[in-house]
Amino acid sequence: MPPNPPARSEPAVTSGSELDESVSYLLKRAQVAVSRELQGLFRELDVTAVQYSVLVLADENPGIAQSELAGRLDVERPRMVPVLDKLAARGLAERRADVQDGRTRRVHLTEAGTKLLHELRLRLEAHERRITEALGSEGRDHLVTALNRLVELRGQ
Amino acid sequence: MPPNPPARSEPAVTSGSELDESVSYLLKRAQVAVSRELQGLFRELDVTAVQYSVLVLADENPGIAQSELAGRLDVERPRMVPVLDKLAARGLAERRADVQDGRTRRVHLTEAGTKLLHELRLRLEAHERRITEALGSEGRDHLVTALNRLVELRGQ
DNA sequence: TATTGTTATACTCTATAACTATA
DNA sequence: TATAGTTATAGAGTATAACAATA
Repeated sequence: MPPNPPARSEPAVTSGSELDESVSYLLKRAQVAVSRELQGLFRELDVTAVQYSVLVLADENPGIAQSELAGRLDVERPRMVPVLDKLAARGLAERRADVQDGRTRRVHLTEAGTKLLHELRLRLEAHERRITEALGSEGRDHLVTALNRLVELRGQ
Repeated sequence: MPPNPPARSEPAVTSGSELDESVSYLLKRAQVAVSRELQGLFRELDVTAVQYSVLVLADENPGIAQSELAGRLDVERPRMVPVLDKLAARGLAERRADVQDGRTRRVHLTEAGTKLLHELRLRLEAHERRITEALGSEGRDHLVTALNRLVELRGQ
């Protein structure tokens, strides 16, 4: 049979939906687009965005507790377990028992973790540079301000 | 045993991470915060964000094909199946066979779907109004512009 | 009693491959 | 052959409840 002519039994979908006026919708679309690109940059190092965040926080706060990580990253406590398992199995981070409180385990980067984090930072910087080029320096600043306000919006 | 004094075996985590300077990270945090609030508004009507998007697109484009929905929403084709199954099971949308192409099934809202969409729109409007109040009218416009650029960033 | 880390469970989402029926 | 919808599967994320050890 011949390749279909442009005849349609229904009107073609053109473009321009009310969805494109919704901040919620655009935020999701933009987040997916940006995180897909970032995943691509981190993939060959086998690091996810959450793992990267943990590495940064552990580097900035040596000995940070798992519950503190969960709170900072706004994820549930159980979520931290497999994330730290993976980092520990790869020798990038260590869990050490707290001297004073036997319940908490404190997270430290290993030398290998610090070294990998350096490479990851370089890749993230390149990624952020692309974003800044797309938005302009002032546009980027406006965006960061707006996003911070939205994060704080929670809790009314 | 007594409630713990503020003594710590490790430095306390204060605040202000380099993560808060990353657009990728803030985008994720803001998206989570905003979508949690929206989920709360839609929950009692048992509608997810994706289902809402499908209802809107089907309302704006009666007879839109499933593959068109997937393309517009930037999700994989298989993802549409359970979404439409749910909407169809609730009598909110219908899949009708295309007259000219037996492969494609075209999506139409039912009267109940149109009615529910009206209520959902009201709730989304209230949600977006809160966002506008938090950002200011011009701040919101800036944000929408920036997010649209980030969505287009994909594909370089 | 309350908290930290953990286990377990269920549900959603993402990503692929492959099947079917149509073209 | 190519495409639309579907099925199946595996992996990741989210959300809860509950448990052991500890406070």
